[in-house]
Amino acid sequence: MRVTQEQMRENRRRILAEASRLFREKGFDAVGVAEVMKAAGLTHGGFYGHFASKDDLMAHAIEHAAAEKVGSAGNLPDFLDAYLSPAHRDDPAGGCTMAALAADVRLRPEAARAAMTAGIRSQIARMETALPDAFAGNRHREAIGTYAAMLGALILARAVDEPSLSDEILAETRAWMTADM
Amino acid sequence: MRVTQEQMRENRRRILAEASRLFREKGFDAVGVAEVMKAAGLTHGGFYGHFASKDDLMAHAIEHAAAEKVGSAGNLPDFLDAYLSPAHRDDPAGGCTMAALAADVRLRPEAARAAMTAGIRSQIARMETALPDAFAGNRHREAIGTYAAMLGALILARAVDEPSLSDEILAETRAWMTADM
DNA sequence: ACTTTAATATGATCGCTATCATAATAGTGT
DNA sequence: ACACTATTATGATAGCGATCATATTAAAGT
Repeated sequence: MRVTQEQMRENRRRILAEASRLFREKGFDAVGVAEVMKAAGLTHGGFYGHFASKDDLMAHAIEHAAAEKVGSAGNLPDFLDAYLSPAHRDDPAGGCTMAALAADVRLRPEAARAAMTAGIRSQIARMETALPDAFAGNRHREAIGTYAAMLGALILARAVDEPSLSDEILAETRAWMTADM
Repeated sequence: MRVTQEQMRENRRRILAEASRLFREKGFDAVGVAEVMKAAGLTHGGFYGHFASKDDLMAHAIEHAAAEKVGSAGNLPDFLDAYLSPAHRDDPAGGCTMAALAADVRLRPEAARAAMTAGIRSQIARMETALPDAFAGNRHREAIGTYAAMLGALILARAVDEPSLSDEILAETRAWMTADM
């Protein structure tokens, strides 16, 4: 059955939103096209009217996720607290796209990697502007280092099995970062 | 056909070595049991004489990889240089197991996560002992923060598509880490 | 209103992979 | 030597997922 052009755009938006959420939660491979479409309230066959392939969907889902996360920021210390919180660790589906998918995207085709690259670049830029004025000369370096440490700590905390060690990784990394700020 | 007990142990060792290498290179999902066995010079059917399942193999492969990487260390600056080098970035198959698989292991069953947790714990401990004496009071914190930053930078550098940005992430993170050491 | 066209639904196909049953073969112990 | 047993090889099965052909339905345009 046919739907309004507006409805179709809305459908596409929902496909992207659900795909982005599911990919972050379960990884690219564990989520099938059928599951994404079902989550969006559609059947699997219609998928190829919206996207050329699952690879194509990955790229657009990354782009979509990176684009919608522009709000937050605020000041840097609060951002770090939230990013390195147990709540964020326990919610990959609603959390940072890069932390959830950056390692995986290494194994994906060009388009997905390009979308991820753009997202990483803009995230670094956002961090640069959020840095306090104390980092006059080396904002760029500070932004990259800080970002790498945040992301690494979150990935480690999510990989680890023992809650106490996981909490420790988050808390110690957080404290380490302000030790010399 | 039957083989010597020693030959069998050797076969198992080769299965683990090849699995570890292939998993790091292509990720768990992209590597099938048949491919691992073929790489080890055996046929796919014999696999279940060595391991209970592919999940079982993952756990043992992680353990195997973490155990064999005990050598290196040396002093910390050299280790950081090597870890954050383009050569290491471009060789996931021969490189750090955690950087290659930590993000993926979040989605795997207990056994694999437990093996990864042990590996991470021992890596942190090794970093603690490698730290210069200057970090008397807070070796633990410094080790965790440093490790998170290393790992995060390597994952980002591998995710990114543009060589210049990738190189930059490695080099800037490396410089950032000694800025206050 | 009526035709055309575009979006979704249904169902099938194809290939891949983990797993396992069975056969074949050669160590191991007596 | 011989029986026994353990390891590997061969081949089959079952299920899953991406993709696509076709049908259906309703929006768009006249």
